Amino acid sequence: MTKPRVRFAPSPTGYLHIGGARTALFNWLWARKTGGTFVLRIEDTDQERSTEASTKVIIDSMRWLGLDWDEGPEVGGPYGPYFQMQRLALYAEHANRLVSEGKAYRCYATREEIDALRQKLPEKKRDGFVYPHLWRDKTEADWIPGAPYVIRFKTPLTGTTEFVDKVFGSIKTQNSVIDDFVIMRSDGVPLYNFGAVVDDVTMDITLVARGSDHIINTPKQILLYQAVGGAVPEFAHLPMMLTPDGKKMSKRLAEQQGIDVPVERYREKGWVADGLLNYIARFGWSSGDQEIFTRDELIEKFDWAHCGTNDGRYDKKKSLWVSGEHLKRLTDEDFAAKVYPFLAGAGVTVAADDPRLLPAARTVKTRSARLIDAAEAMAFYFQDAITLDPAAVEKFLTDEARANLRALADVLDALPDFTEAGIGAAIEAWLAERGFDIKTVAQPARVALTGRTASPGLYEVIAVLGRDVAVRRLRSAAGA
RNA sequence: GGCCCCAUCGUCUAACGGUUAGGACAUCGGCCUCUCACGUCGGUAAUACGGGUUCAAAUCCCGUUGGGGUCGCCA
Repeated sequence: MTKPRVRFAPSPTGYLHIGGARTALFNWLWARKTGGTFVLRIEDTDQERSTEASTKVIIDSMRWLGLDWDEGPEVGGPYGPYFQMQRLALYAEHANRLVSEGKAYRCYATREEIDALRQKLPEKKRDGFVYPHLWRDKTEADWIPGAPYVIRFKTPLTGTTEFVDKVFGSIKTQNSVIDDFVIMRSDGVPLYNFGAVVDDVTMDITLVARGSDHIINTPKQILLYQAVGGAVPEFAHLPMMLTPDGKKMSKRLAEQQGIDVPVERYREKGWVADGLLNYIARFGWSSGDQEIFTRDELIEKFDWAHCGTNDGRYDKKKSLWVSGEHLKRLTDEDFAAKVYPFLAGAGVTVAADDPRLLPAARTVKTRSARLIDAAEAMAFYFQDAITLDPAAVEKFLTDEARANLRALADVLDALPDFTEAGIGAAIEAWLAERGFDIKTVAQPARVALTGRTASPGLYEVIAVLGRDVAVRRLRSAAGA
């Protein structure tokens, strides 16, 4: 049995869409699981919108996600080039052959001409407008020398096209509802359906997995595979990822609901790639009751049989939970290294070899959903002068509390064993001696040390801060 | 509107004719506790509706309703 060859074929018109990342992931998982080949192909035939910058963004996002490709941009491969605009001659060759074989034809009708026909229709029927077979039955003798033309596919008028989708099962379409769609523009650049088919055939793609919004294109493409004379690959369509209110995930609509669409946003906000992959993998796929998967587990357990058919809505809270679960599973060292780059964004300058980095990071690891949250939560450790939350000051830094903080500062100042355990023991002894409950000083001290009312445990905060800073902050708050 | 697809807790889902319809997020309550988290224990919560088929239907069939996708010289 031959190894699968799958592909992810984004068009470089912006960024890597979160839904596109899911498509890429499933293809990649299948390739990695089966020992097959994952091809990255850039479909840049929309010259209006395609940019090199976008190609770079997409490639960067793919690399960040760790979805490495075996063939494609930057790595090359035996089926290259992997940019469609570099394969124009190939498409022309196939298109011309289709024309000479009578499977496609030149259409000299102009856009204006066709649009005029559409406008003649009653308003409510315009949506259903299909190209009338203006040039379908003309011959070479009718061609207009020198005039621009497009090439249309001569779709069979009768019969049905059926395919068995690996996740949706059998899907049938009457050929009569498919119009004679354009496969080549007048400037010789192929359109999506044709370019994809020619490439899939010439790149020996065996399985096409993509969003279910492409189910509608599949019959057209099957007709094209057959016309071109290539093997029809298998298809696996994936249900759509929708916004929380169930709409197509456009950037604008999603962002209104607090959902990020470009993958780069997730990187910027401190997701780890494995966490994002985990979350999007669970869209349309499941493995029993398991929710958290490592990358290797995803590869090991992924299959098409457990892909579902119903569209899913993005759940922000669950996504954050998944992200947090992945952070929790990082080693302290790895976590610290990953938070470090986010510290600058949280407004503090920290040396990469600052000894407080690891212990500080450790204290916020289980408290953060994303690295950006962790960085924000640990910034107080590194600030020269912290700003106390006014409301917290008002509530907790009473005259009595200030006096206690002063006394606490003295205790810490004189403490020989300045470790978390030593600090805890000393504070508790001091509390016992005075007959105080820790609750009488915990919040005031927390405000004094961190500026806020929520933070990691008091003793660990003091230990990480170090004697000098802790004592100084306590005294400063006491005197302020 | 035409065509295609889909339908289990609020959300993501398990179930592949026979289960007290399970799990997770969220939510509510308890425990833990110096705050916030983490952890832990427990609760509320679903088979859209109507017909069939069958001894037996969330599972199969039909219809209704609802939702999504798609109707470009975009991909």
